Amino acid sequence: MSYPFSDIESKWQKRWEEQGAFRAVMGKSASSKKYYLLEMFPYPSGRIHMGHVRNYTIGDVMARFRKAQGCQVLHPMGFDAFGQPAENAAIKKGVDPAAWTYDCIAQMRDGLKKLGISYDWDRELATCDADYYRWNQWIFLKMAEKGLAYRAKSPVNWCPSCQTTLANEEVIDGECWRCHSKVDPKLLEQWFLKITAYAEPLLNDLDKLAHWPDRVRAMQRNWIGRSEGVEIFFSVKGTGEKLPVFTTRPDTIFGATYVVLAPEHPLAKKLSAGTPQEKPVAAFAEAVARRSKIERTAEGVNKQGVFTGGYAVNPVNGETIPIWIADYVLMEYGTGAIMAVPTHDQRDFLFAKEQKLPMRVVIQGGEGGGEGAYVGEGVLVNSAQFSGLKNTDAKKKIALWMEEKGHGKRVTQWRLRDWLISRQRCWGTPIPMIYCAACGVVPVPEDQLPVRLPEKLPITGEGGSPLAKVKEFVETTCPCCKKPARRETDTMATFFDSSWYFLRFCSPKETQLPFDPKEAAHWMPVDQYIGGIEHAILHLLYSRFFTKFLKDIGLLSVDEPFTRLLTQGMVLKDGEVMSKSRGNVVDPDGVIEKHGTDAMRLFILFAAPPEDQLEWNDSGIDGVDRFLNRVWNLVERLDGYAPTESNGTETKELRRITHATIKRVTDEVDAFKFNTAISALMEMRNAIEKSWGKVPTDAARESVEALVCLLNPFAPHIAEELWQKLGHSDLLAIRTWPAYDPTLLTQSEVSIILQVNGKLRSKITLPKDAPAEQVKASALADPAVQKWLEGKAPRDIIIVPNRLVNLVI
RNA sequence: GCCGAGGUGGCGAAAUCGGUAGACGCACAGGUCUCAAAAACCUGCGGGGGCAACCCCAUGAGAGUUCGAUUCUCUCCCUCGGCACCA
Repeated sequence: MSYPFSDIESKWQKRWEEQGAFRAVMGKSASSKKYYLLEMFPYPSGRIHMGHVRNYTIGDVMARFRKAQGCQVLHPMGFDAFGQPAENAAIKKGVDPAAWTYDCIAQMRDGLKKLGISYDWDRELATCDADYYRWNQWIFLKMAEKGLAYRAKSPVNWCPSCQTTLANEEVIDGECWRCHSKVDPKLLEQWFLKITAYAEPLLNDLDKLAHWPDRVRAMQRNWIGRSEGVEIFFSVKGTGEKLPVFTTRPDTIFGATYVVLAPEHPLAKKLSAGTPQEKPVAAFAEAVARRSKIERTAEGVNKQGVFTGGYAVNPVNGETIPIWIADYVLMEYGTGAIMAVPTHDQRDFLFAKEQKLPMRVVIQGGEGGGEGAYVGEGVLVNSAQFSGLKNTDAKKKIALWMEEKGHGKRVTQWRLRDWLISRQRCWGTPIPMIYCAACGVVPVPEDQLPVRLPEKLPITGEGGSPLAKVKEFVETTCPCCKKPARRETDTMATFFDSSWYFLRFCSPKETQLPFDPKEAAHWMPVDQYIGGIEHAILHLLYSRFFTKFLKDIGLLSVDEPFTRLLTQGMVLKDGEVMSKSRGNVVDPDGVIEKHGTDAMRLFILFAAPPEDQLEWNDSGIDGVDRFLNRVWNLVERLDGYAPTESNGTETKELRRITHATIKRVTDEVDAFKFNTAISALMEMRNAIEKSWGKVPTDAARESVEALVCLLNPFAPHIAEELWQKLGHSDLLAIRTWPAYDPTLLTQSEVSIILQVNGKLRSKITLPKDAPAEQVKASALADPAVQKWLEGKAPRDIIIVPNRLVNLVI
C-alpha cells in the first residue's frame, strides 16, 4: 500500500499558496542574503514534459534549500510567449494566436503548480503581454538612439519554410534551428543590433564567469572568435588602388606568391573588365553565388578559382603577383581578400598546386618532408632583413615595421556578426519604427508606446506578413511632419524578449521603466541560472549583451547577468531523446498519477547528477517510491515506538549517522550533488531501521525528524505531511534548515586497513587517534600480516593516521 | 584540424588535496510470509580459482612517478558536444 500521495500533494500545494510561503520580499535585515534563482522560462506549448520537470525540480531543490538557510529567495516563473507555434496553430486551426497562447499558458501553469515548485507566482509574466513588450520597444529605441539598432541591406539567412529571416546564431549546420529547413541567402534590408560593439567585453568577461561550465564559455569564445593580425596594404598594379588583405601570419609576407579575392569582391569585376578574363571571372562568380554557403564550405570540396587578369604589388618587396578569385575566400571575413602563401598555409598550398602557381619557402623548421604546407615554427629565410629571425618573433617585428612604413596596420578580427532581429512574422513585438516619405525612418516617440499588435490578425500562412495587411496598423502619421506614413510591419526575434526577462522579474509591475533600478540593484545578478545547453550561445550571449547595454545606459550596476550557470542534462528514454516521432515520450502527468510528484522528483534527482544525461527508467522510480513508503512507515511506527533493549553503542552510532548525514546533505545540496545527497538519506533510513527498537525513543525521534527535514527540498509534499504527523504545526517550507552537532560526528573506534607492499591484507579496529607505536605494534601482531611478512622485518612502515598501515618488504 | 567534456559491474551511478574500487539504487537469484500471487521483509550479487580459509585479476590501452594510482604525468584509442576553407 502506497502512502496517499495524491491527497497530500494537492493539500500542501494549496497550503503553500494560501500562506504565501514563497513570496519574495526585498529584505531589510542585513543578515539574510538575497538569492536569485532562475530556471529558463518555457515556451508555453501547452504541456510540460520531462525536460521541464527536470529543469524546475533541480531549481526547486536549491530554492527551498537556500530559503531554509535563511536567504531571501527570489524564484519566479513566466512564459516566453511570442513565437511561431502560435502562428502555426493559427494557420492550421484558424485560432487566434493570442487566445491559443493564453490557453496554453493556463495549462502550463496548472502543470507547473502540480509539480509543487516553490515559485513566487505573484511575479508571473508573459512576454506577449503589452505591459511586457512595450519595454522591448523601449529598449530597442534606446539602442537605436545609441546607434546600436540600425537598418541595413545585406545578405541574410532566409528560412523558406518559416518564411522569415534568421540570426546567424539560429542557423545550425546551414539549417533553421526550428524547422531544420535549408537556409537560403537573401539580400534584404533589415534591422540589426550591433552586438559586435560589445565583442570585446563579451569575450573578456567570460573569464569572470568562473562558475559557468567550461564548455559553454568555450562555445561562446569560439562564436565570438577573436583573431589578431595585420591588414597589409597591397596595391593594384597599374591603378595603384589600395587592396588590403587580412592575415594572422605577417611573418610569411615574403612568401606571398599570389593574392586571392572572394568571388563577390567588387574588385574582381573591375580587374577583369576588358580583359580575356572578363567572361570566366563573371561565370565563376555567378556559379559560386548559386551555391549555398554549406555547399561552398563543405569539407573535402576542391578549391576552385580563376585568374582575374590583374596583378598586385607586395608593399614589402615591390614584387608583382597575380590576383585570383577563389571559392575558399569569404567576403564576410576580414577584407574579403588574402595574400596566399602556399608553402605555409594548407589551403593556399592545395590551390597553388592545382593551379600550378609558384611557391616560395620563407620559414625553415625541422624536417618538412611531407606533402603540404609547413605551418610549424621555425626560422625565417628569403625574408630580406628579417631572415634568421624566429618566426614567432618576426610576427611582431614585421607587423610593427609595416605599421611604421605605412605598409599595413595591426587589426583585430571578430567572427561575431551583428544580430539580425527582423522577423517577417506577426506573433511578436512590433518594431517601433515609422517610414515617412519626407522624414525617412522615424522612431515611434516613447510616449506612444506600446505599439500594440492588432486585435485580429489575418493569419493565412500565405502572401507575406499578416501585419502588412492590417490597414489600421500600417497606416499612421509621421511623428515629425504629421503627414501620412507607414509603420514597420516586421516584428522582433523572440530572443529579444528573453534577453532581459530576468530583469523584469525583479519588479514585474513597474510602469515607468522596463524594471525598477532599485529592485534590480538588490536582486541582480541572478545567483544561479539553470537551463539547457542548447542556449549556450543564443540566449546566453544575447542576455549578456543586453545586460552590458543596460548597464551602459545607467539602469543596471552589474555587467554580467548570471553568476552561476548550470546546464542540466537531457532526459532520455531507451538511450534516445524523448520525442513524439520516436514514440518514447514519458508523460509527467501519468507518472504523477501513478507515483506522485514527490516520487517523480526524487527519481529525477537521484538517477543522475544534474548535468548528466538522465535515462528514464520505470523500475527506477519504483525504487524511490519504495524509499518514500519506508520513510512514511518509519513515522507511522514511531507512534507506538517502544525500545526493547537500549544500547549505548547503538544510540551513539545512530546519533553519529544522523548528524553526519545532516552535514553531508548540507554540503552536497550546496554543490548540486543531489544524487549522492539522496543516497545519504537512504543510508540514513537504513541505519534507523537497523537500530529500531535498540535505541531510546528520543534518539529514534531525533533521527526520523532530521530525515524528514532533510528530505524536504527533494520531496516537499510528503515531508510537510510527515512533519505534521510528527506533531509540528509550522511549515517545513519556511522552517530553518537543521544544524548538526560537530561533537557527535567523531567515532571512538576506527577500522584501519593493513597493507603489505600496498596490497590489502587485513583490517584491525583501534581506538581513534591511537599512538603510532600502538598502531605499529598492532599491525605487526596481526596474523595475516605475519603470514605475509614471512618472518622478515619490514623495510619501511607507512602510517596514515586512522586510516591505514602499509608495511614495505 | 582546433576547443571542451568524458570512458568504472548486467544497468543508473559512488569514491579524485593519492590511501579498503563499486556506496546508494535498479535488475537478477534464493528465502520468509501466503492456498496462490502481488506487496512487504531477509540474504546474495565485478570476473576467475578454491569445500573452505583465502588467492589472483579488474576503473578504455600502454608506460611513468609513488610504499600505495580510478585519482597525478606522458603517449595512444574511443565516445559525446561546439567551431571550422575565419586567412
